[in-house]
Amino acid sequence: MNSEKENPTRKIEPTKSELEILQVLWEHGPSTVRFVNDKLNDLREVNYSSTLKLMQIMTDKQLVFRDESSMKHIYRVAEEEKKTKDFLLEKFIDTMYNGSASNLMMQLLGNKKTSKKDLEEIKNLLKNLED
Amino acid sequence: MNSEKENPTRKIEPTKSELEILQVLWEHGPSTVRFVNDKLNDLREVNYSSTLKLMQIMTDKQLVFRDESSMKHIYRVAEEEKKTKDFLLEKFIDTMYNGSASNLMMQLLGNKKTSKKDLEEIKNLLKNLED
DNA sequence: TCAAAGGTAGGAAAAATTTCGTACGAAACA
DNA sequence: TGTTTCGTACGAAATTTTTCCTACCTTTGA
Repeated sequence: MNSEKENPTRKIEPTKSELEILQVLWEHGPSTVRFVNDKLNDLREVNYSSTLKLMQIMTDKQLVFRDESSMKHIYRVAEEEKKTKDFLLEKFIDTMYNGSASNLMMQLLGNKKTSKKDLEEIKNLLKNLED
Repeated sequence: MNSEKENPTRKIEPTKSELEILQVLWEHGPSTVRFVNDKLNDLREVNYSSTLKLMQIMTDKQLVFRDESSMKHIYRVAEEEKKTKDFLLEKFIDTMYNGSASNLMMQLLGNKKTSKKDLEEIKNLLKNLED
């Protein structure tokens, strides 16, 4: 079964490994498999062909586009970072906070790991928003 | 390999299906498999024995505890809701926002889907926090 | 020129997750 | 009592995700 083909309009959610790759592309812009694989290997050991395969799968899913004009294919993300992150954040909030962003905030404010500095920045953000 | 046994102290991250089950238990408190399965079936079709199996796996992983004193086993979450959600939120922020809660906030504020009502509530939260 | 290095393609294995069939015991009740 | 209903246990199949082996092509440089 190929649910991509069946419903070509729906958002495709990246898997965890795919997200890792997207993050490299977000941070560094269009890249070769070799480059992405090197970045991944800064964190953990991955075989080059594993990364290649994954990026080919992502091309099939249209999570990324591929420039094949030279031998070293250049991959770039299909959706801009913000759009994809909006989508994933929305999904996260739906799942975890019943769709309510302020619920998430409450969680955040009650979380010791959220630093004072973060809180200050958040307050400033809101202050600026009011102007 | 059994990474649970190898590092018994690390947090175990629930899979997506496991999270669905945790959510039922969070909302309704300690429950039988039958009850959880009924709730899941409000959303999508799941076979009773699938839910049972998953909850047994979760018991192994110690995501839930099981009261076996009666024939109908009662399952309850092993960690309180807040603690697990803090953990998952932190992981999400690390992955998506480079560990910065204010980055997440900026994303939230720039997101059309975040309602005016949400924003108001967030502002109030912060105002109360300052007192 | 030819060997080495580095690239893509693709199948298939491995691992993780999800689903379900089946066996079987306890409880309910006609 | 016996049969139907409802429970758990558990293996295994199905699916999804991840990893890597291998084949083969192109480029590089000794």
